[in-house]
Amino acid sequence: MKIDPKSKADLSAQIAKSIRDSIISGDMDVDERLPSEAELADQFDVSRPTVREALKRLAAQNLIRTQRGATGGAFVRRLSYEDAYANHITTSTLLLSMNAVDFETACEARYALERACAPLSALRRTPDQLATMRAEIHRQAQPGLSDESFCDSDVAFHRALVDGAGNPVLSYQLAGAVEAMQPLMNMITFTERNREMIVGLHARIADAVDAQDALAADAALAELTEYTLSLGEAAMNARTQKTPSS
Amino acid sequence: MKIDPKSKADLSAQIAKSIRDSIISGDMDVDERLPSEAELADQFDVSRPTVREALKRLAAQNLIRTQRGATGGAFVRRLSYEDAYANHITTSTLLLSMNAVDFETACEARYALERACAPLSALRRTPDQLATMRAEIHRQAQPGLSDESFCDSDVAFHRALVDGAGNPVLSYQLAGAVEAMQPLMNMITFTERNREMIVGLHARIADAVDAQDALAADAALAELTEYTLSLGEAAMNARTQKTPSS
DNA sequence: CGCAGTTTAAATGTCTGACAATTTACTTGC
DNA sequence: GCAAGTAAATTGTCAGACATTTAAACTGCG
Repeated sequence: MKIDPKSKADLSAQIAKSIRDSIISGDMDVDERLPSEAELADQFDVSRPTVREALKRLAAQNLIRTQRGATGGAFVRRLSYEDAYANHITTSTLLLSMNAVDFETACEARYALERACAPLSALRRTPDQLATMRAEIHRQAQPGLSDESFCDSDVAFHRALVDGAGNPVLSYQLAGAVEAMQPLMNMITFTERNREMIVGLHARIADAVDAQDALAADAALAELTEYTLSLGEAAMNARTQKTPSS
Repeated sequence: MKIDPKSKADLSAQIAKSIRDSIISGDMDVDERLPSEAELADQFDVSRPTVREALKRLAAQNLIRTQRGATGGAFVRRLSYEDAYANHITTSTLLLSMNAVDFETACEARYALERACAPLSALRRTPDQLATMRAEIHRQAQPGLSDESFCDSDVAFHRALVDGAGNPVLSYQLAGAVEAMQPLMNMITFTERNREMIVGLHARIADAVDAQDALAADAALAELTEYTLSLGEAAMNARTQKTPSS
């Protein structure tokens, strides 16, 4: 474990970076125990609270886990797919909301990525995933469903489609794109006619994937992209007309 | 700002979660100042070091920035694209390295996503991005280039291709897929013949994008995918033959 | 009155020392 | 030999203090 040169940055940030580099570079293996807080404080020549702040930074990034007791300490943590999903979704959502990304850009990105999955999904989807897609379509067709529930179901449908590719790395990458779009989608009010249209396209996608017809799946997804974009445009127009002064 | 119920979890984790929720939900705007550490300590009824640990957790996620001095404090931070890129790349890299993701899976995911960008890139690429692609191709063709430099250039080429889509959200999503692959790519030793082949395909991609021919770009990318997969397979076979006992 | 320099106050950054809580390992008594 | 109790190691938390940084307030001089 290296020591820090004199620098202007926070000591806890420097120490966190030093340890993080050790983990990322592979110097430390999964489940390996870090030195105790007291030992780290000695090594880096800082106080224990400073070391603790550094460790909390790493814990926030899911890089370590801590355990109390005699054999306790901080351990290098295996980054699970679930943690990575959650990380990615949080980051993506914040990125979209904090940078005023317009609906069109986010929507285009989402569907472009989804269309990358569709051919693979058509090849490999399991019966389970098909069943999930069908179930969500059925849920979406129910009258009286709130806009939010409709969007929830929409996300679940598309997640199943993406998972159908049977590639966890792809699922991880797509999770951010699909889920982060939800707040934007929630801002749209869906009419009866809109939902009918979307459910119909979802059914076409499910049918195509069921039939392992990649081209048909892609075509349906392309239509869904166009339709969603037009809905977003309409919603944005309505919004700007309602509040012209703001 | 809400208080925490009695719970078994770390206080600093609870406080971090409470503040994080306030930020994510939109209760707090960008650049809004959080209460001072002393005030937070009062509000949550904990000590200042505990509050500080919570704030360091948030700082590690780029959710806040701190500033010293009279008008200092912790401020809600706008998550920039750069921060999000860095976040995503780190997470993706760790996910791949810590979960023994095989070359095939990562490679498939990467090229599937890239092919999603190619049509858009063919439409919108700027002269600048074309120039970058050409420059990297030229660099890759130079003899005596180390494998690592070759991979660096490969990443730069593909970044330019992805950026050509002119969709920052797409670029952000792809950054993780492309850059996280690099450590895996670095494990491959490229022969002269391999490089020739890859450079040729890169040139075909650049030509297609230059001519705004989406189909040709997709075809070239598909070939590159196949070729890269075959190289990876060969490398893996060689590796297992060299170390049969481990 | 205005400007420059100084002072002051507020805030984060860091340290010291201590105690609490938790978990394992050891020891002791039967 | 086993079980219960005890000790030790480690993280979690607290209190108080001082250092450092920054901007605003103040003061004195021209």
